[in-house]
Amino acid sequence: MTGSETRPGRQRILDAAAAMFLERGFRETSLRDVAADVGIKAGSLYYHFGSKDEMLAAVFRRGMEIMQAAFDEADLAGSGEPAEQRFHRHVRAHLAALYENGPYTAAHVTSFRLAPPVVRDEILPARDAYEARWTALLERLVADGDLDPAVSIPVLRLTLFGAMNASVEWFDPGRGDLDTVASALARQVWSGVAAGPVRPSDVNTHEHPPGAGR
Amino acid sequence: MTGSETRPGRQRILDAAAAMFLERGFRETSLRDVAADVGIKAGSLYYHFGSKDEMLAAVFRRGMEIMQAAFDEADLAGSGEPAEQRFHRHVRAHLAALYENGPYTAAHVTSFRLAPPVVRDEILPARDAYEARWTALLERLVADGDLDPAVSIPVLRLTLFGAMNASVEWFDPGRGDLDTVASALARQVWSGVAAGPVRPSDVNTHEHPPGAGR
DNA sequence: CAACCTACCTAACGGCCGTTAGGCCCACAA
DNA sequence: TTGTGGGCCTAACGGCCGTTAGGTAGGTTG
Repeated sequence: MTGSETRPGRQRILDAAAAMFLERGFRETSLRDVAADVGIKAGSLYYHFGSKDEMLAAVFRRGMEIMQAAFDEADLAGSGEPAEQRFHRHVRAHLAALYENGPYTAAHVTSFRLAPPVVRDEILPARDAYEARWTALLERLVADGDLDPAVSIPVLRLTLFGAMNASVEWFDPGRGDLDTVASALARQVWSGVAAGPVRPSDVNTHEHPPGAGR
Repeated sequence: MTGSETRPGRQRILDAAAAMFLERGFRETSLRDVAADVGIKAGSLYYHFGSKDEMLAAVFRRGMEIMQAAFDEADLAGSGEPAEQRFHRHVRAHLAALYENGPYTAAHVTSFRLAPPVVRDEILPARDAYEARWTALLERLVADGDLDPAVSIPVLRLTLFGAMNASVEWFDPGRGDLDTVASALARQVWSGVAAGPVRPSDVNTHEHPPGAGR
């Protein structure tokens, strides 16, 4: 599902770059670091990429592709389901995109803010398109009478994104279970956290947090 | 030109540094930039600070002080209030800390992730202390029967922080109203977003999103 | 065989960075 | 008047950075 022109060496470099951009940051990762990680020299990177910015843009694009694919899949699988389940499915899909298929999506989320303006501008349309799909999803939920019309959809989308994306700073996919987090987050957002005077479905007995680690 | 012009040297430098760390990032802000902003030369900064890292640590410390003070105030003012109001008050206080008293808190939130390990380690205890206060707050709400015991407090705290802190990327305090955002967010988290079959208190007539601007 | 292409290397260039040493100016105290 | 020290400047240092030019080994193709 990658682009058609991806060469073998190029993919390895991109993997390493995305991983290092994610955990160290774009600016604090040198091309010599990336090159050493894949066992070549810095200058050789320029056979595959025109510049460091171009590498970052490639990481961002791949990240967006993964997110879009995840949304697609959730859209298809949840087409006939009740609203809450569909919502939960999309939350899980977004979180899964952050931790599966490599560090591209997570790197996108963490590095976009400080990315060079040229790179930001190039990727912005793709980001807007993804946001628009979420907006459309939430608007349909309102239209169907499943989501409270008093809720501001922009604020909901932005804070939901904030909550989901912030997980890259505390969730460790190796130590925690993604489904647990996704369920907890989706239920929290959907039903709120207040103790209802009457709350029938208390079957779940979750207690503590999944992915620890700082 | 970010710095104001009448305060003593160190404070003015810190203001400028915090503002630039916030909007450009720590690594991509040079000391020559900071110095130029306050009208001096780069070398002169070393009369006030021992290193660039020390400047960042000072920004972080000030950011934490502001957050702690905001929490204090909310704690005092909300001591006798019902749970939902107290929760809302603390959400508002945290958001206010991000946008009042200068860019220190916001800079802390955005720059901490990529801060040099030495700086991170120095500031971590203060961050943990602030987190602990929120955990205690939420635990009391559960103990008082106001917050759903099935909700995972760590996940709630982390996602709530994520939602609130992410606002620095879309909320413009000059264009939007903080109270509106705080109310929307607090209500969203507290009561959820699902359209209840019966939802009594629909007195509020909020409309659309506050701070736009990309 | 020769020609060519792919994937890398070596070596260096200019530039910006954090940081430092030493000097200068001026308000103010004695 | 002569210190004294706070606040800033100049000039430079070494270092790491992104980037480039030119070269080379090995495989493929005619």
